[in-house]
Amino acid sequence: MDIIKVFANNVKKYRTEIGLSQEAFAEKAGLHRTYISAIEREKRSIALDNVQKIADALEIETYLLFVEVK
Amino acid sequence: MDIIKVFANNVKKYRTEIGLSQEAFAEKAGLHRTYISAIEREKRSIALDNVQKIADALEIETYLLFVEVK
DNA sequence: ATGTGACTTGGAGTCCGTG
DNA sequence: TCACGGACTCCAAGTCACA
Repeated sequence: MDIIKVFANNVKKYRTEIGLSQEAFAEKAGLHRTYISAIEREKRSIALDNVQKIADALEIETYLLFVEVK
Repeated sequence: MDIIKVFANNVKKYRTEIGLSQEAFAEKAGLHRTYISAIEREKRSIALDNVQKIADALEIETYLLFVEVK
């Protein structure tokens, strides 16, 4: 299974669960809105520091973003 | 806790557990020897595709690399 | 067998927009 | 609200020589 796919799905899942738009979430994470969009569309391989920023903004443990949900 | 630190520690931990040198491990992961060195010394913020390569070479689940061990 | 500085280049990440 | 594109900037990727 591709980690980028798992990551993308999880970001989308947790983001919608807390009811944030891509835009609002991007701002909370300190990242760009088009970047979040690209991530969820699996268009980019993201770096670790931003992985942490995203996990922080989602208010979850970092490793959860890599656990495949089926 | 810094994710890069956790990641670095875990790479080192799992790598030594299976008894591989940085050099042998780098080759198995398809990465450069000095690159592995830099990662374990927390000198680089690495991207997701390489995280997966490393997890594959360590023969562990990807998320384990982000679980903090104390 | 590993740490480290320096280097080039491809892609991560930003910012403008449109439908 | 989001997908997607073009044009950037800058840092991670990948490699080298040397300690």
